[in-house]
Amino acid sequence: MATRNRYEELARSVSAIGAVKRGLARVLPVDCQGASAAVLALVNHHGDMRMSRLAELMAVDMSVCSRHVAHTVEHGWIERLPDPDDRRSRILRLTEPGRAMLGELDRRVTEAFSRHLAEWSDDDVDLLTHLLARLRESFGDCRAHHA
Amino acid sequence: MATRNRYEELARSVSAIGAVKRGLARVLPVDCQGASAAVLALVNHHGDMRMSRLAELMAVDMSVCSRHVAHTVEHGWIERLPDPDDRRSRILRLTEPGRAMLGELDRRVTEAFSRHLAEWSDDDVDLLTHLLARLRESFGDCRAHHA
DNA sequence: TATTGTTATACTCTATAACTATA
DNA sequence: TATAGTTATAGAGTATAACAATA
Repeated sequence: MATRNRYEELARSVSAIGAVKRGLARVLPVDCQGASAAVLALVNHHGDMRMSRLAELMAVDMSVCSRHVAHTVEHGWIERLPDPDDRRSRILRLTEPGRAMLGELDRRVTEAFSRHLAEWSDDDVDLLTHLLARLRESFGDCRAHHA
Repeated sequence: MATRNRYEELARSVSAIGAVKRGLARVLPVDCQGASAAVLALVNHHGDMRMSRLAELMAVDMSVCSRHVAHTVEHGWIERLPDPDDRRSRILRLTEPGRAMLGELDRRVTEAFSRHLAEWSDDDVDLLTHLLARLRESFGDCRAHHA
């Protein structure tokens, strides 16, 4: 009998999570989709930061990050402040309206998870959260040109 | 002090998995990207099936599924057989070239995971695989119009 | 010269709606 | 009438390359 391939099973599970992400995306406001929501959540969680840092956290090219941030700036959720240490750079900061939008996002996501994960124990939720964070960390900076 | 929001943390972890998915996608052959790879893996794992069943497994609209399957058919990896029970329906089957491509996909994905998850125990990999599968199951059929 | 960030363009994936052919 | 599947179109997300401003 052939050896079972753990990684092939993990790949199928990871692939299937796309469905969950789309399910969550569907509860977001039409003017604040997944990418904008990620910008707000990360700037809130890690504090003020530069574009390059956010691109690293989102694991996308800076050109992609720039576009997403521009969208949040247009809506007044993020402001771009000058960086006193480097005039090429810009510091991203969550605004008050941004904080309010983030509260709304959290309410919606929490409601969705509450609805779907009612049978889950708190420990299992925490365990999954921890393993996902570890998986993300194990992949490190896996962007195309930022090896 | 405010109560910690488990679900908000889980949402950030789930969101961050996009980076892992993109990292994996990057090792795939240019003519067999993520969606085609998912078609081959699911038809192989669950056996011959109809379009609607595959769309359900992929948790996408059938129009999306139809396009992905068409791509795999054009490459000769999947064949569409008539369904003797319903002439509207078509049965999907993996071909020999499809099986060969799937082998190549598995090799590449396994290599990528081996590289990144070298420090992980088999038990932890299995645990994550299991929790992800359970998460997917808890969300059920979360497609837009197939409540 | 190298780096930070922006913009233009192209590609992948998904959803909606309109269509066909069967049931 | 309703369902299985296809196609056209639009939108979200990402990568590449070319560019401007600054280090």
